[in-house]
Amino acid sequence: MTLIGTLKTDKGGSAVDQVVSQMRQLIGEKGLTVGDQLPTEKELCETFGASRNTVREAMRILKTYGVVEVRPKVGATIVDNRMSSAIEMFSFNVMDISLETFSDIQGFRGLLEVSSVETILDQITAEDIADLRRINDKLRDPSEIEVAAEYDFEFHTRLVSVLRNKAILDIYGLMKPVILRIMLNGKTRDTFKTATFEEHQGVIEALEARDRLAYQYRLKTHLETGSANFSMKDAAS
Amino acid sequence: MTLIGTLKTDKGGSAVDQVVSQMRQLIGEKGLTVGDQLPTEKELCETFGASRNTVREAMRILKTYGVVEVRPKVGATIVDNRMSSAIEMFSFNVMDISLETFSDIQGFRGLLEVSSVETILDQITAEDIADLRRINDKLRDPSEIEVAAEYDFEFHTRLVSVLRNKAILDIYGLMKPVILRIMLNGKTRDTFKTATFEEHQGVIEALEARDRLAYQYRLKTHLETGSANFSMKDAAS
DNA sequence: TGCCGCTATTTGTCGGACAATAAACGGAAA
DNA sequence: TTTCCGTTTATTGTCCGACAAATAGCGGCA
Repeated sequence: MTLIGTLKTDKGGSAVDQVVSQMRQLIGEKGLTVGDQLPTEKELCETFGASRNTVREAMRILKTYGVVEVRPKVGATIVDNRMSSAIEMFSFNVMDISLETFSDIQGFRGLLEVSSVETILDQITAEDIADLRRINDKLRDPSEIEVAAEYDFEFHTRLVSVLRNKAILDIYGLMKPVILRIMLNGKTRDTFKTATFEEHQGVIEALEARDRLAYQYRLKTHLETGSANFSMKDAAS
Repeated sequence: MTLIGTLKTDKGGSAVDQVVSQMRQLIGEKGLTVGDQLPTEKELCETFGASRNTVREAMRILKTYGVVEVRPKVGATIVDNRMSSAIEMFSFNVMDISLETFSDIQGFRGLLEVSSVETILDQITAEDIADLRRINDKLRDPSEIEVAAEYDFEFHTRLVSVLRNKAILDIYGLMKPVILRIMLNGKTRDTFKTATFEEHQGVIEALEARDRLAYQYRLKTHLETGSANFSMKDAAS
């Protein structure tokens, strides 16, 4: 019956693995690239001699890899979101935030936000600054401290987005849970309302003035403020 | 019982996505860790109120992520192969690296290696420099071009390791397959042997002299050299 | 006690069915 | 003719039931 099943190409693990392999081959042979459409599930079933369940599980792997995107009725399109997918997978279980991890992350943030000053000043637009201002304004009226931390994170994310680099933005998003906990560290609702807001404001002004040194100094100070009282606290979950 | 299945319908996309989310939650609540077993598919179906196909597709995602391993009759065991899964995902040879991914990665590398000059000059030791020199020397006698690219990557990894930041180092390692392909782009074995070697040598000398500007200029030029002939070439595999 | 085969349970694959979705088509109105 | 709207239809999403394959665990036997 399933003749194709018998001439299975590779040493073949499961049927699903074989279909994945065959799909890779198909894409390669047809020279399909980003933006192109894959055959429908039914066609793939017939081509590979596999059931629809098997094809779907194979397709699910490609989706998880971030190389295809499937929309109902439209079908599977080849994309390249492997970077985001790879990062997504690392957000899977809550990483244990050791002190080491903590300072690593803060160092990373410093690199992304402070050291990138040249690129940021080079690329930033009036719209970026307006966004930053709008986001920061939300800090003045936070209902809860967790919401304030979200705004704080949103501010920094928006800042990093000025780099116009999806990979970096993805990585920043990956660190969100850790960063949020860093932000909440030793702060009260009022801290966000006053100190954090003012520090952000200073950063924005430095950006507007294209003042490289002021930007770096203020942002660095701002990040260090957040780190200040971490070492003593580590009880979390 | 299956309350979770109903009240957890946080518009969370497809049923499969919801099951994935619920499984993550289950793992977190039960405090399951590497080596522990997940419930059987049937139990998961009952717990989440989903069909077996849906549960299987969700499980397939976790398998692709490298967080579970499934054996017939034994069931699903929690593992942590996320790193190798991520690598696997990037070596998905099916298509060429998209131009967007490419420039994102190069931009990221610039940030990690070039913009971090302050930290690097601050932290670098004689041992680091000796290592860099030793690694670069290997470029002079490459047996194959792939080996040369490995040495090239090793050089840059060693450079990034000067930051003493495990998070950054992990992410750099994650991008290895992509970076390797970037490095191989439009190069011959002799290119590594001469041009790449010389460029690295220049970087090392700038590091030794603690010459910030020379370091940044040379490394930036070096990275751009790799980018130069990307856009025109796309025939691969 | 140790080996071997049997059984039962669980995963792997298959086929069919229906719902949900959205593109494609066709008809009616301006 | 063009435009808008409802219908049709093809495709993905989910569910169900069945059987095959694999294997852990049990029991029988030497």
